Amino acid sequence: MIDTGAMEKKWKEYWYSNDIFKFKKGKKNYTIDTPPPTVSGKMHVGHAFSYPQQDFIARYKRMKGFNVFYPWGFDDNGLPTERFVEKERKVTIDNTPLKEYIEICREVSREAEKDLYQAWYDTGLSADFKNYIDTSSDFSIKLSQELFMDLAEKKRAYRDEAPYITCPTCRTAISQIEMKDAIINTDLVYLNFNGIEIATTRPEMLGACIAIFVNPQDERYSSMIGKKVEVPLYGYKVEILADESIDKEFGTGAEMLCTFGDQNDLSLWKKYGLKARIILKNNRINDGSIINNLSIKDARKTIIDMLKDNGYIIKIEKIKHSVNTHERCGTPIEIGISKQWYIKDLDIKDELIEFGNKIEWIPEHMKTRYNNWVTGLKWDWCISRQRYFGVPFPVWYCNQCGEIIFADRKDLPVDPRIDDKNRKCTKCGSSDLSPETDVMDTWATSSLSPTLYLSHIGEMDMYPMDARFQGHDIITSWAFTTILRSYLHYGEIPWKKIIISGNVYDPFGQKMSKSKGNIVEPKVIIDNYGADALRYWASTTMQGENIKLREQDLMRGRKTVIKLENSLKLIMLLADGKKPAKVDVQFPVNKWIISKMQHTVKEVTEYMENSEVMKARIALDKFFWNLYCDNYLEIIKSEASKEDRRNETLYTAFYIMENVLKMYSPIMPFITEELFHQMNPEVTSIALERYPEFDPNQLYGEEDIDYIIGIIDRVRNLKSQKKLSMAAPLESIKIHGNADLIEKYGYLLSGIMHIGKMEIVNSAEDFIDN
RNA sequence: GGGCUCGUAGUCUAGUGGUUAUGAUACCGCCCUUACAAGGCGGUGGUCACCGGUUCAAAUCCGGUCGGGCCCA
Repeated sequence: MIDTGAMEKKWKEYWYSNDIFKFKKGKKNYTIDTPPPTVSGKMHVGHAFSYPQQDFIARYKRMKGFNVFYPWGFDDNGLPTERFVEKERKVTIDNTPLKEYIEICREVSREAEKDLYQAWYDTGLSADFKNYIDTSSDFSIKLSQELFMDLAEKKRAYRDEAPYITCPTCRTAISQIEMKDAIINTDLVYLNFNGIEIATTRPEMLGACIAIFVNPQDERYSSMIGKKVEVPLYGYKVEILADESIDKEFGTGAEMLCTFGDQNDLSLWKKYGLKARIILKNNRINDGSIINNLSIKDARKTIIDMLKDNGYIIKIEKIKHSVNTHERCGTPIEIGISKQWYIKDLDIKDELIEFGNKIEWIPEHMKTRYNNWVTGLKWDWCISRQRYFGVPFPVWYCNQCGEIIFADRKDLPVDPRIDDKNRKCTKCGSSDLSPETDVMDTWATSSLSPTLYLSHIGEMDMYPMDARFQGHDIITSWAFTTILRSYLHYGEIPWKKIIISGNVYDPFGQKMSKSKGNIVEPKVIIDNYGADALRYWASTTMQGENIKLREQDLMRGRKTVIKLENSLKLIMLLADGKKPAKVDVQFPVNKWIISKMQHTVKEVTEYMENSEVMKARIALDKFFWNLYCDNYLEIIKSEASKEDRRNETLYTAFYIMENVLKMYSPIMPFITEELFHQMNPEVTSIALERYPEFDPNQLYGEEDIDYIIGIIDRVRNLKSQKKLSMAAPLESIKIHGNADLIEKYGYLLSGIMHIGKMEIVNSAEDFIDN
């Protein structure tokens, strides 16, 4: 049996060393916006599912005569890479100078990249792996900074004071994606707030209280709305306000709003345009009067004691409370406030929706998620992160006059944190400047992927690209930000089509996770079943649908590989290893299979054009297994020995085989390459061959042979019932049916079914006596 | 809480108004047949989640209920 591991290795190396997939621009180009995997991770089974799906289309388009630009890229910015470096090198920002830290991050990224592409390469992707981009290279930083400055010039990028989420334990800003809900035990403190009773889980934030909130429907407090009360201990006054979001049942129904106790405080603060009182900085509380630089825990104790001493506490209740925590360490998050860079997008929602409509979404309903996201946007996009490894802002601030100074475009890429070139304020001339220390959000760079890929090869005139492939989980991040940037920079859609892939679940429909222990490594699948089988499995679902990882689907792929190999072996055997010369096809059974194949070519092509790979493959499977192998090849075992039609029959068998291999090759590139080379040692690669074209001149009447196949099935049925082998000779048989047809094609029947004497009875009904 | 999506043999899945509901897998029976037993032939197995409506006709369209998944709050 075939050693798929060795076979696949041979072709991978062949494709790579012969630059089979190197892009050469032509008249008909097809450009793909490849999702760049993060260097900090490993390939997981979700990647092993989604990347082959885009490769099916890439390989198909290439065989349809397109010059396919299928670039490769790595995403190595930001927190994931920093964590990766911390783990691999035991280097943290606290024990390493910034310049060195960044260099180590880049170095570790580069090293990881060297091996990282291997997993993707092993799945048989036809991407140009030799020529890749990475988001932390000088090239990417330069481009990202240039386009940031473009936004600043267009007044789309601006700096403003705004809240951000921080983890007190990890002492870093985190994004919303990194948060997780948790139920914790906490104290609910009931306070007499000089005229109104409130309950709070954050008494230590008392000095940051800026308002009391009640529900407008709450009759207990309706007369108090608009009045002012004095904050205990602190003595200043705050107003009692009303909002629908306040839960009447929680505590006393009245809450204090602090900047910022939690996310609800934040949203109310925003909604009502309140002033902030910031007492929490760098995870310590300092209110300038009562609490002087204490940790949250100590501050809490101090305040509670003081409230008790002054008789403000009514009672303390133990409750279970839902809070947002940092998923990594489980610490409840805090909200701080600082200056951040934003990209203004709230005023162009209509245009963004219109752009979404100009793009073809596959599956279409995924566009709704994009629309909902855009419609529901409340804040501009915050692109600054208080991290270290990422694209720096090319920006300084003048300490004298406050002016924002941008780098010269010719100096890009630049890192203001390290760059020590003498600069002067463009407004007041002062040289007392402070660099921006934040870096950009990773999405601020990856949202530029079409530009990154195309400008990397100097072919921006191919913008917009043809297709973006990505997961549905990042529609609101990657897809959205890419469309936004494309609109802002070029007033153009980034791609004509966006093709969304689903998730992979375990055989029981459970999400794969370390804690459930149901994770399967792609490498294990490839080792056990082969990459072709893995890819076959990836084609067993409709685009955008989720898939379960089930052994039987991998097995089916493996069986197809073996079946392809064996079917070629058979026709090679029949042809004594020689490819038959081309002839005109005359005999009915040959015309029949060619005609059937033409229908299949038409059907498969239509599905592939529609990105419906699964339907294409099912149509192809049906043709290959049922018509070609089970019937045609069985019939020609005897036909091929008849001198007058031997060459024509074998020619037909080879012709069909080649076309079957070509149609399977986008899905199963390895076995098809192997077998196609066995048939045609002179070819470069099946991947560079032309996909079969539907030829209506090769459609012939199929009814006669279809009818005969029906009779064959009846004879098979009979043999099966009689517990005979299909090869067992039948001395004599009485067939009822269309006598003319059975007479005409009797030689096919007796050949395949080994029938000695045949008695034919004309009948409207088909049946067999014995 | 809002939005999207799914519910079809033991399992997975095709099927958007019209023969007997597709195929795979599992299971059972037979067959080592001049490629392939990881094969071939045959067979068992379904109130198309539930309720109601539209229609001559509903797995399919509409409304509701229940249950899963995802995204957003």
